[in-house]
Amino acid sequence: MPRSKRVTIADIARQAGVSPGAVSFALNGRPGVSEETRQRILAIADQHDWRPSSTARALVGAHAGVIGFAVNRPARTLGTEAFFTDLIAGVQSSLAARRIGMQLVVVPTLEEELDTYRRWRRANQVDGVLVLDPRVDDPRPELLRTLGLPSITIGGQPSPDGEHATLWLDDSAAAETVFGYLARLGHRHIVYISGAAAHEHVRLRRGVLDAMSARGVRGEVVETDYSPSQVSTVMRSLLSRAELPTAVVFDNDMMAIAGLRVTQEMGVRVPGELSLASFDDSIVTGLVHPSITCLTRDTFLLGERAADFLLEQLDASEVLPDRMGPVPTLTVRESTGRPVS
Amino acid sequence: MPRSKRVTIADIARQAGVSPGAVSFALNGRPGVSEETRQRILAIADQHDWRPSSTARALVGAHAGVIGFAVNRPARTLGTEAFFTDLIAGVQSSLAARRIGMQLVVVPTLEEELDTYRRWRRANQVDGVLVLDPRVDDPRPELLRTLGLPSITIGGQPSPDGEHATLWLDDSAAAETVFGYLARLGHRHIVYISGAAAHEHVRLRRGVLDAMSARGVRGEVVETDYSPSQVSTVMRSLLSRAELPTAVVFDNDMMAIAGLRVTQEMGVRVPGELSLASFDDSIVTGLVHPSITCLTRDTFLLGERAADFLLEQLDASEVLPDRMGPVPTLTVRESTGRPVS
DNA sequence: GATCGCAACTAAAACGATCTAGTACGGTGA
DNA sequence: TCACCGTACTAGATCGTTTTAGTTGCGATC
Repeated sequence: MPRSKRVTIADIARQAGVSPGAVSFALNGRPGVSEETRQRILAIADQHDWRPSSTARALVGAHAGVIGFAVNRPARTLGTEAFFTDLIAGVQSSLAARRIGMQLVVVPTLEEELDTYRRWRRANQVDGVLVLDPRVDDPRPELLRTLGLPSITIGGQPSPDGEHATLWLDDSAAAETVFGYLARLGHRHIVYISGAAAHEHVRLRRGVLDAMSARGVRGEVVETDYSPSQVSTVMRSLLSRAELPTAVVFDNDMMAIAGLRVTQEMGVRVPGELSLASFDDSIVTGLVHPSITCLTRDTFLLGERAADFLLEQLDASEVLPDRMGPVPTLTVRESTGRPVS
Repeated sequence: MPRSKRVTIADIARQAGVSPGAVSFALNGRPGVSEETRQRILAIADQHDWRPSSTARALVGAHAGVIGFAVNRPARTLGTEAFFTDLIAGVQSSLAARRIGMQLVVVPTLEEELDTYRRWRRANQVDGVLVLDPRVDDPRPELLRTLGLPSITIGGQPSPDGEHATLWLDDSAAAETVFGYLARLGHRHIVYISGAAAHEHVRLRRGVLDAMSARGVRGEVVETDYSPSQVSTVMRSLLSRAELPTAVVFDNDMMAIAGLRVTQEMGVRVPGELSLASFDDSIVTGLVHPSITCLTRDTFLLGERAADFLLEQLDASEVLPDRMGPVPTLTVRESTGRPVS
């Protein structure tokens, strides 16, 4: 059995005629080596294609070279959301350039998520974490602060105290974009078929729709559990009324497509008799017939920004100020038009 | 500044009145401690909620407690594929129970993927890897073998030499299911709108369709690059012919939906004049109108099986024999019916 | 000419596990 | 009585870094 041919810092040091410590200094750009020596060391390291073992690094409490992402969503339904994959892909695109890894776990409960953070911290497995789906009275930022684990919260509103860095989304402006567009088209009776009101963005959107009564728009909200089947039921009863609304807005693309199907089954012309729109876009909304007007978010970009934000936070000593995520734009397609008067 | 209150193996050892080595033995279920002592040690460890640092473990070359997943697909388009998220979710569901982590990276090229494996091996960052999208003359199994990094290949055909464990998919049987179903309905002219022929499954499906000429079915293949726009073009010219085929099969759900849109634009009734089917399912195929008949694969289950397979491979000394992935089933919906004669 | 400061290093202790090579001890067989 | 064996441990090396606490040599300062 041949001797291990693994190259270590000691090999580099030996060849450069210095101690391992000097190599470490040279590599991490800290004082203690002359510029000349530094260059020599780096050249030799490069020549041997040597990179410090991130495991060993992590052990001594330096950088692990890995960020953590614990997603607390039901594993079975994760796949239906393009949001998630887009986000991951964006995060990756930003991390890849800097050769930083990402540890991903799907956790069933909030308690497990907190546990995961504790474990990561203990073993120094990750340098920082991304936190998804902020909630009211969220225990996570608090825990992460006491653990001393840098984090970026994605979504929600700016953190009130500025005590945890947040990449927030301007949900009110987004809602204003959608409802305002319909109002300007001339719609005066808009139904918003929403998901669970427990979500902050649902409440914000409601607020915006309510406020439009000042512009003479009658807003109506129907709450669902996001499931296509419930959307169908709601939609069916809605279209059975004597007087139809002129526009329906859905919380996401799947809901919109489920809604569109009901209009086709019941023979309601879109956009002739009814306009449809969605707060979430995906590739499929442009492929159905008629294609659906959607608020388009660049989730990939959101992921990139979040990763960049976290990486900056890692070598900052203070909690960085909040940032705003990419602003969504309205993609107008075939499903919306002027109401017939 | 208070002393670090991190619990280590030494603390546990001290309290149990034994050496750290004994604790390690007890924990890893190896001989060298009496059953009585083992229980005492485990109880104390449990009481302190102590778990060995996976970083330290990884450094000495024992288990890292993490598996690796390097995905070589364009990051920007990753999100459009529910396949990927479903797979991840399935893998996670299997790993979570055993408290094993997963490191996920998206790599732009094959060369970078190979590099990633080398890096992981060097730092002992992962215990094994999952390999996606097998290709002809695939250099990856070879590299992984020389690196001594256990791996499971997901998809493709059984490995000819049995030298790398593969969770293969029976693509021929799948194709037989779809084309056979249409043939039994009475279809005698089927067009298969496929993705790139470079993919093995595309070739297999073609083969199955060709073989159906023995049953009096005329098969026709049109190759595309998977893009909805190209599918539209192809579909439009197809439906402009004097004599239409009676059934069209697509490689995936998005292509099928793009195709469906063309039928609606051109006023071709589905399934009255034309039946449509897809080799890939997703939530949306059941929501459009008409809903689309699809081959449904349990990708979540595939992920679970792959993870289980890998975990078994980790503590096997030999390369395990190949296994077959979950068999897809046909979900018949509204888009297929008997051809009008 | 002693002292100081500084740059450029080195030596060795961490980090927290695993694992090999021992050791202590009680029992056994001749 | 003594060699021998097995069980149940312990001591200490090891993994590959980072980092702290020196050490050395040299020019400047008073």
